[in-house]
Amino acid sequence: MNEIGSCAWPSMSPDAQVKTEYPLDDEMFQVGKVQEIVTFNITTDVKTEANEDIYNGFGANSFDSTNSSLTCENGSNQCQNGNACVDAQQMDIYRDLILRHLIQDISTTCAKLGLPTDAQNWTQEHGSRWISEMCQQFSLTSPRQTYISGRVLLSMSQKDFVALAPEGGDTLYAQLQLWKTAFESYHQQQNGSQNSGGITAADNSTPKNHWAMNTGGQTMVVDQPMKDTSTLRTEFVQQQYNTSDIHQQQRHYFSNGGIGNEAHDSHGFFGNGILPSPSGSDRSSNASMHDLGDEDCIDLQSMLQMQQDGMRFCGPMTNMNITSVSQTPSADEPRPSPFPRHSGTVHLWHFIRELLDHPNKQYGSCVRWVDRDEGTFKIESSHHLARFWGQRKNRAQMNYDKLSRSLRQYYKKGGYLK
DNA sequence: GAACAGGACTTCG
DNA sequence: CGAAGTCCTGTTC
Repeated sequence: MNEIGSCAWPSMSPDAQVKTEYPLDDEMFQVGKVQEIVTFNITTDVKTEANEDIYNGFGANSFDSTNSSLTCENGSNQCQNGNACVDAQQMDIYRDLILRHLIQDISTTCAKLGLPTDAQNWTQEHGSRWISEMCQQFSLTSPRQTYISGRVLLSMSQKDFVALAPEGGDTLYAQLQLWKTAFESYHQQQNGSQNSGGITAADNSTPKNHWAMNTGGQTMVVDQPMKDTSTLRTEFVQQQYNTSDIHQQQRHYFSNGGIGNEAHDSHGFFGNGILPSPSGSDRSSNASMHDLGDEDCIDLQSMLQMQQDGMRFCGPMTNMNITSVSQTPSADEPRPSPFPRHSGTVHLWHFIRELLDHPNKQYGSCVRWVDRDEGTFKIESSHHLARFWGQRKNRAQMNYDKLSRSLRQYYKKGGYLK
């Protein structure tokens, strides 16, 4: 059956104007929702006339310049070292501005995506959102495998990123380093201001373990405690894994449900700004690959290999060959499925939406948008789609008859029009 | 006979 | 309990 489905998936894309009959809207995702906004008075300890506008423009100065190697008398712009002092001050200010801009961007993105600012605390769902966002921002081809926890992302080398995303892996890696650096710098500066007593307005008004983000005179603060900074530093040190250990670490992460789970997220900048998945749980439709218990464990190399192999999904379905992972199982050995029977709920509509939203030469061959704005799509190859669905669900017996039965249930429920 | 529709029931998380 | 899988029968082309 090659059919055109009109689904009422309102958030196929943020800009798409689509009907809202099926529970997939941005309201549910609470995109852009800021949990709490607090306005602070603007007072800064150290500023020059030349920089006053800049400071005013950014409101409270959340970062002091205690790291500066040159200091000014009484916080004025009358420097003992003359121009050099002003230059150094300006450098500090520019540095702070850049950092502040960076943090502001990151904060905005975190708010938009519902991510903890500490990438350490990202779940696989968070990682997926972040990767998707970066791919969108930088017009990158989305890697097939995006559901990777923050800890795993942080442990990945540039090479790993390139292996994961041959097109844009470098950019993803660089962006992640930027995020990480901003997070570390912010906490480093906070530590500095704590130690030096250089309390700024925001510092004074804001608990130390919060990120404050200036938004044109407003500072957004989330009343969520952050991790003790020393703990954070320790964990960042622990993140410096030797690349050779990455697979072992990866296995540990995937098999240890306690790490990188939501339990850590309460420490993030936006704290509980965790977006529900469309399915109502925090599992994603890709959870089949990562929402793993011990026996479902799949390592990073597997994911990367699958990515590199393009899942081997292309070509005639009768010859479909999913090349697994790092080793070839013997013939009598049960072959590990790249889609372990899992664990989380995988919804058909979410699966199809993924295929639609991430078209590529494999998936594009079986389902494509007819009119994204209207939410209409066409199933180009029903059997391929069923096969993919069967792979995803690890249902060897899946066929289009069964898949279409599920689709018909959607028609019946009205969330999905033939 | 293939494709499709839908009822009824089971399985799974 | 809801979503999906399975099996079945009926209809249409």
